[in-house]
Amino acid sequence: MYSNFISHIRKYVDLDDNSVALLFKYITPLKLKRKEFLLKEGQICQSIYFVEKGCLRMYFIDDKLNEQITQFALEHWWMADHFSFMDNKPSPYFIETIEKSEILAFTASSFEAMLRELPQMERYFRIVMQRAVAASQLRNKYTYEMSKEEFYQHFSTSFPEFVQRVPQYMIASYLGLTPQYVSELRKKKL
Amino acid sequence: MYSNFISHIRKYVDLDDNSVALLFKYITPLKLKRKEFLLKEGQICQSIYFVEKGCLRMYFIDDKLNEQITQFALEHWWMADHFSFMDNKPSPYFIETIEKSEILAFTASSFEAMLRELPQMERYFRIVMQRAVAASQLRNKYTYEMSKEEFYQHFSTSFPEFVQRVPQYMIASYLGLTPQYVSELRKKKL
DNA sequence: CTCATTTCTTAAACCAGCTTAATTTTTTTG
DNA sequence: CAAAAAAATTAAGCTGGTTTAAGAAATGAG
Repeated sequence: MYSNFISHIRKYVDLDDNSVALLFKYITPLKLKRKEFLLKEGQICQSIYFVEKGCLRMYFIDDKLNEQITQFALEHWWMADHFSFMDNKPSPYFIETIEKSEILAFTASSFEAMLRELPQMERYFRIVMQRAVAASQLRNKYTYEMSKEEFYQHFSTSFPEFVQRVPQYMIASYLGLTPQYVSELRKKKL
Repeated sequence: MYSNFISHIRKYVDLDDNSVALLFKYITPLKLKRKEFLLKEGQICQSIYFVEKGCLRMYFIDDKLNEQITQFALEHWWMADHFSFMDNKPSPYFIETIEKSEILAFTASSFEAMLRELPQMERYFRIVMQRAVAASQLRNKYTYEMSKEEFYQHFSTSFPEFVQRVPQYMIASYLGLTPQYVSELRKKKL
């Protein structure tokens, strides 16, 4: 049960079977169809979400009424608007399933209670968050050094699973490109 | 002693005076002049650095041999190349003082040992890292929704202390602008 | 207080990537 | 399986921000 979740935790900390049982008490499992929402603009991000199976996107509506995608999450990635989650502020984001998905949610209060009962999880999340910071340092570096064309080519060769599972216009949005430009780049490459 | 450091920790976790004394054993304090290096390209980022006083920048050399600044750190900010620090990989970055600075360093091994002796610090760093993720989500959103002109105006009104302390061409680099364009924007605003 | 270095400004030509608009292809749904 | 909706393509014209090249102003080290 929730094997992606447990194996992800055990990659970083020791967690005996007894602790796993305790941990499960704090989780809210969700089964969602395609195009269902975990968060909508104006709401507070009540939970932090682990993708056990499926795929999520986070986006906001920009001033031209486009859906601007800022993040994806595939299996064993975490998703949340952390500012909204931590400080109880209304979020500007939508979080939506791209595919039928199985999600594990910690509400803010269950998250706190779980960390108090299972201090190893404090370590797990410290490591996960530190790796997220590292990943965003790296992505940020790419935006400084690559042209948009290079950024697209780099992304699509580095993460071919996304190109398979996610519509092209969503990848364009995430990379800050117009769908027309991506189309032009693909033509060029053939 | 190290009052910025201690007050920052106590903002997020309880730490009694005895624990503070234990904590100090793991710290390496550094006094640096202007333009001294904590990290150079090709080296492994040996430590995670807390700015007790002064100012740091992180940059890499891009393909046109420009210094591309990716981060600043003022008082009570942390600075590190987290990928290099965590996975012992050579870093592409330089970390350099912009002003005379007082820095507190944890080497990777002292960091680990400290976390084992003082588990409250695991919580402190979980919170600090989670807030860093939140901050990078926000900054990232700005890059999607603002033009470069808006991004500059937003930065210089949100962080006037930087405009005071940091040369204009460094701010331009950090924001991904040419110094010429920033100069043009300033002229326009007067 | 002066020289060398660093930082900032001005201006013109240029281009990567966007906008607009129309058409085609693919996917979804009843 | 047919109609409607969603996604992808094509192409022409345009623009925000860069590049290049000087010169002017500010700063700091001796």
